[in-house]
Amino acid sequence: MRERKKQQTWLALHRAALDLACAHGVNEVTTEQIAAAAGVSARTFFNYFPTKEAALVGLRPDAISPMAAVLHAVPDGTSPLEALYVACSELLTDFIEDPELWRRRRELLTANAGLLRLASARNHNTEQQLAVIIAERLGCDENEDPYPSLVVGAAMAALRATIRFHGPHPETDPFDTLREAFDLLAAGLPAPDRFGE
Amino acid sequence: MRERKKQQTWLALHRAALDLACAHGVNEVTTEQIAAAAGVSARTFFNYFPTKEAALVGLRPDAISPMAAVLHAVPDGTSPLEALYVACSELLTDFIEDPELWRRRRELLTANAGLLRLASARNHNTEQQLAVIIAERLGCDENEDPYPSLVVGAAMAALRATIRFHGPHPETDPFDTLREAFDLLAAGLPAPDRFGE
DNA sequence: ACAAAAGTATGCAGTCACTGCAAGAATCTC
DNA sequence: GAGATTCTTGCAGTGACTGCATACTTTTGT
Repeated sequence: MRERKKQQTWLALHRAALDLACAHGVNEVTTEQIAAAAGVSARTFFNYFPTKEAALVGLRPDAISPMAAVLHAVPDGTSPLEALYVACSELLTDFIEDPELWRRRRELLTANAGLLRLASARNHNTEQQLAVIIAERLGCDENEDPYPSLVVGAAMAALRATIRFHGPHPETDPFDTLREAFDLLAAGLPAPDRFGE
Repeated sequence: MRERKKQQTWLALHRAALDLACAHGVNEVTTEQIAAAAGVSARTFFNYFPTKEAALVGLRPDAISPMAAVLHAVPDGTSPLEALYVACSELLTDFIEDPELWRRRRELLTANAGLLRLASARNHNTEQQLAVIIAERLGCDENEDPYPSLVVGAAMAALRATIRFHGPHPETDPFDTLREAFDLLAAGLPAPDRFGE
């Protein structure tokens, strides 16, 4: 019951931050305005987000990546690359569910250097989490064996490339693009002619 | 004459920031203290660095990645992956030349989340630069074609995995590890058994 | 149903990063 | 050495963020 109220105000703050930042620019909006737009006090804002940027990016305090959760659920026999494909698909599902939210997020990110920092830090964080899980699946240590970091990094690169490609090409199916990218990773990279529209 | 004085105070501020941060912790040192230790006024500090973190990292305003410069110099016929291998090797050369410096940097980075942000932002930045160059070499647009982002992201993943692996294994040759990782990228990823010591 | 307990929201006061402005000091040009 | 240029500095202000104390709301035990 309490949980639901918290989720509600969390989302309200996040959306308010996004709205105001899109309308007037990131540096032109204050935490007080965000709090007021969400219907809470200025002090409460900082009970939900440690920083203004965090509210804009939508960073949750616990910050367990949904991709990590999905990756955990993939059956054991699956190959690392295929398992990561499933995890990436999960994020893509989120992506096509509310493209407007993502479009605004991306708009803000490209316009503001500080936010870009935060976002890439978050990517780095989930990458670490995924590497740990992949290492577990393979029964090795992610510090002892470079393979988990490598395959996760490559998979995330595929995901980033897909999302980036989907921006100027909204008519394409992002799952197809992602599949193509993963096929390329599986087959070997130096064949650029097989790729693109 | 003026140039030399500027370089001098720049370095003085950077060293003072580093010293104080190492001694008392990043959040326990103020910009005023840094400025005082460097022998300039508090206001002057912000004439040299836009932010406290920038002074700690020693970020110069222009910040063109050395990897991008190396990548530019690689002859045209080389495949994207091979060209990126050369660029990554360049950074590895830096790495084995002064491992102590890198160790300290890494120490500060892992201890402080804010600095980690800045560092990963810089990584993201060079990744973008490299993607642009690769796109130029292939004669395509890095926004229209996902391949450049993909191959650059995979290459950077290989580099990160290599550096990460070299931490607990200083006796190994990082160039060998990097070569193995790139071979894996070229041949296709889902063969983890070929990898490791 | 009521009171205690636990969790949450808010206001207040303060620190510090960071900025624009305008005046003073150093450096360069002629 | 006078004047233009550039750098430094102090001042005053905004806004992010924190700790603390207080009031409110939801949950729990009886």
